[in-house]
Amino acid sequence: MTTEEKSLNFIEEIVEKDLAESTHGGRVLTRFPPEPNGYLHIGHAKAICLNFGLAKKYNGRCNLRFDDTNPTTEETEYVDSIKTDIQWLGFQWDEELYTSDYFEKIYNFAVALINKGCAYVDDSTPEEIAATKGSTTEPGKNSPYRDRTVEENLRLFAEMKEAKYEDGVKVLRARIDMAHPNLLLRDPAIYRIKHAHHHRTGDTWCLYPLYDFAHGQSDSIEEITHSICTLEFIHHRPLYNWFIEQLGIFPSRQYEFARLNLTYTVMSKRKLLKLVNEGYVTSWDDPRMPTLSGMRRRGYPPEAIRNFCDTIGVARRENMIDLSLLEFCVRENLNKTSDRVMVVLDPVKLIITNYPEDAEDIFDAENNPETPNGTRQVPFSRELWIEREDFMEVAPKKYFRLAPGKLVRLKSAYIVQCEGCLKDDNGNVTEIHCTYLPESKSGNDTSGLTVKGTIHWVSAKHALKAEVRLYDRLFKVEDPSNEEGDFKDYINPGALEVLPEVYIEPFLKDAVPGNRYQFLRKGYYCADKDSTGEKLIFNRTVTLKDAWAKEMAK
RNA sequence: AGUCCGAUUGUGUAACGGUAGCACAACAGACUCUGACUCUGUUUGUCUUGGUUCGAAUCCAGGUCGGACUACCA
Repeated sequence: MTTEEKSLNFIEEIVEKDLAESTHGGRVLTRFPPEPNGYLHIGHAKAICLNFGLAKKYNGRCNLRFDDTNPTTEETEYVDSIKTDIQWLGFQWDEELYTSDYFEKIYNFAVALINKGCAYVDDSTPEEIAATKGSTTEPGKNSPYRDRTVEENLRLFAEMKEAKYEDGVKVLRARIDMAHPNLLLRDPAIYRIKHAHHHRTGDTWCLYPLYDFAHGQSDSIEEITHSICTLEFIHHRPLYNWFIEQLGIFPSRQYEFARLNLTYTVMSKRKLLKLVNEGYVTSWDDPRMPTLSGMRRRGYPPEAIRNFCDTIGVARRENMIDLSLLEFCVRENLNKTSDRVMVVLDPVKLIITNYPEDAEDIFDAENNPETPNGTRQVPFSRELWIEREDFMEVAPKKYFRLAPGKLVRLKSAYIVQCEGCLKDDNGNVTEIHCTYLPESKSGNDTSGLTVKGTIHWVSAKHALKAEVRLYDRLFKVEDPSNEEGDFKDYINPGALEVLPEVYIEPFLKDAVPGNRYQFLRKGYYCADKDSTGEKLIFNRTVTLKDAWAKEMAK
């Protein structure tokens, strides 16, 4: 073991500096703050690994806090899925908290602000507020209600709380500077009236704080030491600090990192919701989705996702990660952990002409050559199913599989020599005929032959049937959000191909949802949640790398 | 246009004033009862112009390019 140190990312550097200077008495407290208005995706995984990882690494704690300040979009279903996904990823929060639990405290913060003359009730319409906001080049204009007295503001704000006004009639604004170059500091709205049922507080409130007056305040209440968010909130930081200063509350500090972008993927919750609602995918956990629930169902192991997040790093520049890196991490994990089985996806019959009609062999096949964990029994007989692509009547020079006169090893069984094939009227191969070499029996080979190719097979008489769902990338282009027109125009129609009947070896009959396998030479597959003892269904997680396919493509 | 961020090979990410390294991808080869895995090797990089310095990817200044911001969303 070398003493090579893993370099720190910029946030770890900040934390270590704070620790060294005892900024918070050696305390590290982070939080993961999802809004319960959608399912978690791989981008969230990066934030989860960062926040929980920091807490773990520096002996700190990490809270799960639901940022539930917008009752019209938030639901309990999302709360539940978020908790499930975080735990599945392998993390456990210290406390489960809700911004809605702080509504009373946050309301009092607003009152304090009014008392300081730092907030006022504005009767302007949303349109009027937008119109007087100014622009990047023009300063904004003061609202005619900006100079109301503290007493009047206090009374009006109390009336807002007492449901005296309809939605949108009044809003509470911070009183900062309508000419500020940062548009967010031009008297931002901090409380709006919303007569809506909240998933936790019910009908207790009819006014709710906005993000800028809820998130930072929650951080302070919890005494979060490092409040980590994505780059788009960078402009909010001055506001975040302004409120802390005005209110004199715990000085949490905000740090921003670049969110994850993945090729051939969209990551915004708005777009993902659209895919679900408009039926482009079947659900949030459709295996084509970049959601954690989708990836789980597809068969991605949580370790692989964590390792991926570790590999991509954390920085402040915009990035676009190759999907192939995620797939590499998935294969790397699955290669070590999943049992090998034989499944024929596109079958053609192979008949061993010199093998007796009624004879059978039972072979012991290795389950996993990478991390040996025993063998399983695989039955063999005269008629087998093999992949159609493993035979060519006229083969190129570097083709190692079956062709008239050529020899291949049937994995874990015998070497066979191809004698020829039968075809139908359209010229399609219907049967391949071979002879086998009895002395080439696997594990006991005295034939002295070495063959270049090994193919997988399933005994026709023992084969079971299953449905297989072949998944591929959801989009045809690397960056669907950056293309002309609607991102949905770039959906890959081949992202799901269903093979209703493939042949599987008997060993698989006990597969239960969530079980992962390597289908030898084909890829990694996972028993779907729809799979039953009656009808087995497998999802393709990811293919194996295929040097031959690459060669053929040239 | 104003403010704020950022810029290291195809993609990410290190190097914290002193040898530009690592991973993925690509390519070539070895090995193989998975054309997988593994192993070996190869190609490609400091946005630009100045300055500071014995020495700059790193510090400073100007430029260029990219991104973000003008929701009663988060």
